[in-house]
Amino acid sequence: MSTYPTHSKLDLSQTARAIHAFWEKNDTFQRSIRQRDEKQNFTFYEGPPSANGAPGIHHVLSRTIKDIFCRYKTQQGFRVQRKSGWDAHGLPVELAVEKQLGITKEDIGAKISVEIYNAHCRQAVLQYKEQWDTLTKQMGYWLDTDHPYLTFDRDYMESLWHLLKQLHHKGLLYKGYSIQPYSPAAGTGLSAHELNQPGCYKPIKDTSVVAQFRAEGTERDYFLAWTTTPWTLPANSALAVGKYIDYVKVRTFNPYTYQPVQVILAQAAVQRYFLTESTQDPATFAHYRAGDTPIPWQIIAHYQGKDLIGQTYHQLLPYVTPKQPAFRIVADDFVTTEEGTGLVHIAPTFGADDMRIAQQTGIPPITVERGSDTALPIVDRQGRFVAEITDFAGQYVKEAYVPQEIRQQPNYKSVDILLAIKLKETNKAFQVAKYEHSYPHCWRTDKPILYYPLDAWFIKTTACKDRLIALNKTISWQPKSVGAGRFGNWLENLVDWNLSRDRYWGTPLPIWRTKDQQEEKCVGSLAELRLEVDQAVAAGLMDAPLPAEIDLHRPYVDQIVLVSPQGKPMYRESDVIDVWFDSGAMPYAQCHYPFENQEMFAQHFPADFIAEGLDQTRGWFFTLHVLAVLLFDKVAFKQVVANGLVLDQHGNKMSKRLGNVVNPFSMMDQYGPDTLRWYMISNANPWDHLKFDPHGIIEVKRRFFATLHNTYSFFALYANIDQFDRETLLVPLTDRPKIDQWILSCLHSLIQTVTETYEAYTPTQAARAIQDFVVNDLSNWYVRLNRKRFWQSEDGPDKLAAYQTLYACLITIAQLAAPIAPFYTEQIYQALHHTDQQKEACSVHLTDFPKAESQFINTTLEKKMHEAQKIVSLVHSLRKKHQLKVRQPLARLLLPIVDKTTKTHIASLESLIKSEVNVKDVAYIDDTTAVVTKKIKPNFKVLGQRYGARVQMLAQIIAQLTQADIQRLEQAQRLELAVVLPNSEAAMAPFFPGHSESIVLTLDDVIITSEDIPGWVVAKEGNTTVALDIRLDDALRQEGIARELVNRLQNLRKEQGLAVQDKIEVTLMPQHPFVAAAIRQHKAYICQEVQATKLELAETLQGGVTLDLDGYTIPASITKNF
RNA sequence: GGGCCUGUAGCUCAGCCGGUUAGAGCGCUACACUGAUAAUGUAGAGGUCCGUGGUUCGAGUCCACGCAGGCCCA
Repeated sequence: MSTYPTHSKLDLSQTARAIHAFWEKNDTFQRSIRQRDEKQNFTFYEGPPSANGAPGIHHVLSRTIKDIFCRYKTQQGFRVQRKSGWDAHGLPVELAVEKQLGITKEDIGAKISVEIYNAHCRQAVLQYKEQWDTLTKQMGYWLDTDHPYLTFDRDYMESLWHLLKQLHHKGLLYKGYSIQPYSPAAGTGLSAHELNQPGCYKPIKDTSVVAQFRAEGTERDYFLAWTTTPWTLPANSALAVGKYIDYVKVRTFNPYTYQPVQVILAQAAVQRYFLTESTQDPATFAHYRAGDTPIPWQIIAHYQGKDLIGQTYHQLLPYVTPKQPAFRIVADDFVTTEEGTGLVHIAPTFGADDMRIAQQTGIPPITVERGSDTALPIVDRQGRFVAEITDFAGQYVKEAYVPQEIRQQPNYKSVDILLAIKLKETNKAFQVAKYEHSYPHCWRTDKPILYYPLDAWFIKTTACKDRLIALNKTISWQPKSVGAGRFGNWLENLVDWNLSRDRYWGTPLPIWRTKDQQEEKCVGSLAELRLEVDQAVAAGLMDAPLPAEIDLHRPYVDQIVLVSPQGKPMYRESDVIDVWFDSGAMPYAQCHYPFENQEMFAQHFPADFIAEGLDQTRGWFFTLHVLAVLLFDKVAFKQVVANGLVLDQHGNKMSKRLGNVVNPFSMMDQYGPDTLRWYMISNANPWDHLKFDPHGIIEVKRRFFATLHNTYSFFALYANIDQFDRETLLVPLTDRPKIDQWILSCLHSLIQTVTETYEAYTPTQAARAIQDFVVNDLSNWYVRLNRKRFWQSEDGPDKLAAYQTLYACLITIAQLAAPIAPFYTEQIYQALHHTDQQKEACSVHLTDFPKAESQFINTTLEKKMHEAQKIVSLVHSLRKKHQLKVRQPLARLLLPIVDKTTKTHIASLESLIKSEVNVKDVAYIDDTTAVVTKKIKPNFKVLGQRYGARVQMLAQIIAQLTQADIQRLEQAQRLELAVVLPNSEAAMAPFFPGHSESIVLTLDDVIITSEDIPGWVVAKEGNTTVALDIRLDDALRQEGIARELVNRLQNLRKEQGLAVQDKIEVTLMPQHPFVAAAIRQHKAYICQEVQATKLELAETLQGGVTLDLDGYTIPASITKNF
């Protein structure tokens, strides 16, 4: 016979440690996977974190979500493999190493060899792996951490090479250019990180120009666009507006040429360029003479940005003619009216946004040809205009690049100034001014940088834009708005993916080219590389074939020279690829596809489920999607859950600077991982931001876990005393008391709800439903009301039913809650379930998820009980109002019952109500009893639909019905109303033709409630009314005294430390005859309740204590009976 | 400037297909219970449902425009 272990104190940290040890010892995690059918896979992908930083509290949130659904699906019978992974390449690692070694990027390859540098990176990248693995274990995230995929493994990288070759083969991998910060003085590009160095941004005075772009088909309409880099104006090929920004056309005169012009700019920018009041007087324009100030102006037309889209204009500075149509108005979100004119000059070769917009709208850049290069910018790599810009050929575009001695010549003028003068003279400048702003400088040369097109390798995602969008629509996003909104919009505005990184610690691009760029090879595997090298050896370009062990990282691959089909040497393109490619390729590379495990890959692609933070929308979610669509024309994942940020308790972002970062380990130590998990999931939907407040964790512990624990402890206490055996034949459902049927119905309804909400990937709803059941239904109602059944001494079917019912509830709760709180549910499950023989096999996580059985579900009963609970609560409030303790029995409770079904419902729960509120009798007043005052209310839902606008009139009429009307309606089930409109309401007559109409009301059309019962104390909530007879007679008073006495004696027992089963002998010395009579009257009851074998009334009493019974004092003594 | 999210009690959150007295927990106040006891129960107080319009017989709920906060993008 098994006993049910009791844990006196709820220590969830300790529980977690013990359960964890149990899982380790019994290999429970692997067992949970192995026991499921190999063909019933549920595929989950773990997004690889970067282990060069410590894990934070937000990782607990995303990992809890992952764990919940993996565990849930396991319980549903699926085989859910979870391979961990590490994102091991990338800039953060490199920067950390630079810092650690005290070097800069320039030193790599100079002061320190690439080989040694990368060796440092390899070491640095996993420095927090231990912490991460500890977190994984402690929080109970079941993940295979023993066989992780590592993005720097050679096999992993070989898979990447294979994928890159596939893309290359499909023509989706190409060399182009991207706009990057570039230092002409140093001749090198700068990373965003380098631009973020302190002191890099400096205030600088530039010549700013508002240029006039003449609209095509007009003589004097001009678009105004502002720039602080006039040297980019010869490269202008478009103007951008904001779709929803308001624009105006202003009639005025050019301030330099005094010619009449009509200029178009944002309404919000008008006050920036027109300082005086506008004039409406046409004469002012007629009288204007060149040179007059102020210059008159007047708004003559209004537009919205979208009205302007597509209009064309004349090229401002026609040095170079583009091959495709250009000089058009386009729209983009990045346009603002905070500075400038609200129209933005677009030079695709000199701005990242400019280039993106040009690509999206099909506008060509202004470029020139030189030999094999067909698209060079109009500024060379030294920062000088090319020959085609005839007026300024060979001149530096930034004054700072010009040698000092030239700048100091008296007649020297910068290109910006010269350009401005030229524009002024040709009626193309509306305003020229000095403008001071903060501008990035090259940290080495201290000269301003240019945004300049530099070579880069791209994945042509735009080629598959439609498929990307179409397939995204087949993905189930939680929340939906991320998929349709954030992710969807991102796809709509797709640009090609810049894959190049001019760095060292990453997957090298496997592309070799000849010096003249004419021949190109993309290598897709190690074997292929060996073959190529062998050929290179044969051609005399390499000394030796590839060694058996080769690292595919730099610098080793850089040393490999291949031979082209034409016999020329080929060198590797020096870039490494974006780390996001690494992680986006994990479905393939984690199993070394296609070189190994092809079948396994087929079974585990695409993923059924992934989950990460919202910040991964444009990160991992995107790269996974892009690669799957481009390579396989499939989605990479079918279901995704995105979680929001974890903020501090005041809603601020957690940051080291603010010192409000929460340490996940100390949280788990303090409160236990289950509490933390339950709190994070139950408090708010995962995609809402979580305001992390430890008070909330404490509340969860107290409210949910402590209640569940108490309920279990209660069960265990008595089950052990009674030697309850869970294997005993079940008492048939119909033989169990109503209340058992009720809680079992609630339980199965709960199973249904929880299953549905897990299936819908809304764990918050699941957690809340479980908690609600445990706290309200199970603990606060079922256990409280049924305590007596457990401690009653004789065994029998009723007691057995109580045990079996509570047992079923507890064990099912353990299973339902197991995905969210894996440790405590395991403890409770094992405590309930274990048999010594098969203990090692016993785990809640190895069980099948409970199934809701319809034979248990009785929604009518659930409603009834709810009604009974309402009645009880109302009676309590009445007792309270009239200061009548629950211990004092009352004679009668009166329930006005409007319809018969309600009456039968309540009647079936009558005894329950009686004992709960301590009344002797429940009486019902039905509609024939005239003592009840009733209230009638329209049922708007029914009447509103039928009568529409007339419902308000009807409501007035209904409100005026008399008690007699109501009674007639109740008896006849219908009531005919003759609706007559007073004359003053004649305006409403069309609704009531003939001013009179007959309307028939049925019981469904109204809601009748009992308002009051004259002479009784009444309480009412919604449709429920109760009336209480609060008169007391001597019999009731005596019974009340008996109950009070029991209560005091119980306290005495407890004070004296007696155990539940101990028997006692009681001696009392009641001084008041009424009390003595009460005791004699209820002696048997008292003895039974306090487990007394003997109760004596004595004349005198030695020692003992004095009991106080609401004014009566009774000397008493109890002794334990051995 | 754009996309998305959020806005309901002091705090954290529910609130379905629109139905006329807007709910829970915590906290607060008072009381009860005392064989679940470092637990538990009941009651009370506490609301401009962010604002303004609109649709509707009827709006916390639907629509529009704003406001505030957040995230992402620029």
